[in-house]
Amino acid sequence: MGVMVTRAESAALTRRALLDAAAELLDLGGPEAVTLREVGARAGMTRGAPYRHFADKDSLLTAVATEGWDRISDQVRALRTDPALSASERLCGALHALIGVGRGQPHLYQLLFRRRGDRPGQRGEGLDRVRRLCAPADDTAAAVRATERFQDEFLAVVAALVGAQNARHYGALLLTSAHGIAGMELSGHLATDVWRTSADELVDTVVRMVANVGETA
Amino acid sequence: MGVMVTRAESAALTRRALLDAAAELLDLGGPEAVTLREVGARAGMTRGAPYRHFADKDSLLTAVATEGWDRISDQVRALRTDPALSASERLCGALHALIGVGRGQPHLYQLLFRRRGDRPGQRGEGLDRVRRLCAPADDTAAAVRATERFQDEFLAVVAALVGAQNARHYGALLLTSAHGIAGMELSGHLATDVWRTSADELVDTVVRMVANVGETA
DNA sequence: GTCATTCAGGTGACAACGTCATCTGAAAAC
DNA sequence: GTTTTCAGATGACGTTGTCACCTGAATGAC
Repeated sequence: MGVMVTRAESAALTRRALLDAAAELLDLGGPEAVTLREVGARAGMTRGAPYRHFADKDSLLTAVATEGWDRISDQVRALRTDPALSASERLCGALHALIGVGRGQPHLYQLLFRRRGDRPGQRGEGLDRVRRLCAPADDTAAAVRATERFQDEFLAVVAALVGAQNARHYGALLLTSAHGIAGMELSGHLATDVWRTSADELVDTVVRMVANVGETA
Repeated sequence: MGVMVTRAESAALTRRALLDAAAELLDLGGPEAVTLREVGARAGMTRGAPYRHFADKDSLLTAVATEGWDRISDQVRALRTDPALSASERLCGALHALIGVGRGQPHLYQLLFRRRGDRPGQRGEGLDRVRRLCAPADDTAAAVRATERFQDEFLAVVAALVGAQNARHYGALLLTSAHGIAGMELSGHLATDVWRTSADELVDTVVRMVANVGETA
C-alpha cells in the first residue's frame, strides 16, 4: 500500500472521507443524523476535525449537495449526448433521473432543493481567528455553480424538443412539475386515496402536454 | 376580566397559547427556532410545560401544520362556494392560495409538505410512565385528516372544471405542479438567469393547458 | 363538607450536539 | 537546521430535547 506522504494528498483524502461519511449519514437519517462527531468517527478522526475542511456543519452539507448536483448533471449530460435517444426520450430520462434521486436518496433530494441563504445564525469568526480558508461563502458559491450547470444541461435537453424560443418557459414548467411530483411522492402526499395516479403517469402527461404545445406552436 | 376557573378551559387556553407561540417562532426562524423553552416562555410558562399538551416537539409542529391545512382548506372552500367566480377562477384562486402560503410563511409551507412518518428516534415512553393522553399518533392522525380535507376540497374545485372523470389525474397534476412551482420559488431555484419566467406565469400556463385538455376531451 | 384523586405546571438533571480556544506533532518553506 | 504552517486531538461551554420528580389546585366520590 502506498504510504501517504504529502500533506495535500492527505487533506484531499480526509476531505473525501468526510464527504462520504456525511453523505452516508444523510441517506440514513437525514440532516439531523449528520453529526459532526459521527462524521469524524466514520472518517477515522475525532469530532473537531471536520472544521479543518469545512467552515461548519452547514458547509459540509452544502458540499454534499454540490456533489449531488454534479452527479445529476453528469447523468443529464450523458442522456443529452446519447445518439440512440430521441429528444422526448432524453427529456423523460432527465426528469426520471431527478425523480429517481427523490426515491433513492430522499434526504439528499431535499438537500438539493434546500432554501438558499438559510444559513442559521453564524456565531462570529472563530477557530484561532484565522480560518479564512474554507469560508462558508466558497461552499455556497460552488453549490450555486453546480446547480447552474444542471440547469444549463436541462435547458439544452428541453430546447432540443420545443425549440430555443420556448425552452426557458417550458423548461421551468417541466422542472417545477417534476420537482413537485417528486416532492409530493417523497412526502407521501401523492399516494392517497384521492389521487389515484402515480408519479410516472403524471410525468408522462406533463411531457406529452408540453410536447404537443411545442409541435403546434 | 373573567377569572379562569375550570381546568378544561385553562388547558385549552394554554394549548392555544403554545400553538400560537410555536407558529410565530416557526415563521420567524423555521423549525430550528421553535424551541420548547422559548415556546413555553412566550406562552407564559416554563420549558417542560408543553409536554402536558404535546407528546414532544414533533407533535407540536405537527399540530401547527394541522391548523395550517385547516386554514387553507377553509380558503379553498370559500373559493369553491363563491358564486361570483368561474370554475377556472376558483382553480386559480386555490393554487394561488397555496403558493401564497409558500411566499408569506415559507417555513410553515415546508412543514405542510413535510415527509410523513419522519418522526425521529423516539426514546421510549416517559413522563411519569403515564402520558397516554396526547400520544404522537393522535397528532399525526389529525394532520392526515386535515390534509385529506384539503385534498377533497381541491378535488371538488378541479372536478368542476375538467369533470369528475379526469378530476383525480389532473387534480394531482395541478397540485404537484403548483407545489413544485412554490417549492422552487421558495428555495430560490426559480429566480435564476436560466428560467426567465415567474411562478404566476407558470401557474397560468399549467391551468390553461389543463383547461384545454378538459375542453377537448 | 371532607377527602382522595387527577393533572397542569415547575424544577433539577442528563445526554447529545455545534462550536470554540488551545495544544501538539509533523510536514513544508526558507 | 530553523522557523512556519497546519491537520488533527482535546477540553470546555452554551443550547436543546427530554425525562423523573415534586407541588398545588381543581375535580369527583361519598
